[in-house]
Amino acid sequence: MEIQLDTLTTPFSLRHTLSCGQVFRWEKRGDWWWGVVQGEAVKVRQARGKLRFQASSERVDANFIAEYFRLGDDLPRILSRINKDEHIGEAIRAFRGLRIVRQDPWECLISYMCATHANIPAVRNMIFNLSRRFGRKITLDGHALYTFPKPTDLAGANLRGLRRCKLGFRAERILQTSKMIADEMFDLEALRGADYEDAKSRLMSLPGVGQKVADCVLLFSLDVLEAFPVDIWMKRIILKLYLGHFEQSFVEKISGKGSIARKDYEKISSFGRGYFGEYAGYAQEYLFHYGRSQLKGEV
DNA sequence: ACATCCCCTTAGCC
DNA sequence: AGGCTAAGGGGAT
Repeated sequence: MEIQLDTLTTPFSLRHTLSCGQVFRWEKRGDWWWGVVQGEAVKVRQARGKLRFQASSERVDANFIAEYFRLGDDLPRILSRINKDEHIGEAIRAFRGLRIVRQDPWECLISYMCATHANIPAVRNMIFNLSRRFGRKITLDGHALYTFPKPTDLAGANLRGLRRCKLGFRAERILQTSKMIADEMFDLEALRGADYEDAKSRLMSLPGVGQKVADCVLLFSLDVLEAFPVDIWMKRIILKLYLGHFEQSFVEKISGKGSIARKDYEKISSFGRGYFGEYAGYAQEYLFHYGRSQLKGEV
């Protein structure tokens, strides 16, 4: 099946969207990107203005794909809203068509808990290990893929099994959080449409979920496009491109290496939301990808 | 209440 | 090649 895209009204770049670091489960093999979405194996490619896809089930139709890639977002309008200066302007020029993916909240939550103090290749490995060990095997065109485990699958696991997935110190946190979700002590879907601060603090009541993970879950899975996650890369980008928006003493304070203190996180994140506005999350993602591609080697 | 320090597993990276 | 770091969180001081 395929979706016809108009470059002007519906700009979309599959490559930028899947390689910018927001999703961990896609892999490029030849001309196609292979992934697993909502328990279905999917392969996608983009060529000559068309988005073509095949999947393990009929329920993966054009609407399913459009929902996942947020093709309904008015990207030209969003980009014009966040295009506040030359730096973000350059990021937009470089990666126009990058869209926030609408991930499953549960999978997104565990994925970004895995991303705690880990680099992207390591996170990909953890998620692949979890899926192979606790997920379900599905095939598409003879290729084997594994669905992401359900909350009950991980809640029923033991620490040793999780540690074999290379989760390290994250294993205990992920087990506890999985139990809370599986036992319906915590309802992720209930956060959809909730007030930003409220939804964030409720997420942070989960073990292993701090400000950063909460912001990522809100942005990447619960449609809170104002969320502005701050990781070590965003700190670098702020120091390089936006230091003029902060006091000298603050710039010096966060210039040292290491993770970001709780209050410093809040200062940077609220700057992002205030400066870029209601679509700050999109600005964050363009800057994140741009920063990683430009600043690599400078670090 | 607030800030700072330190530890947490593992593997990718230089 | 081995030390440092990684889409951070939590607990102690």
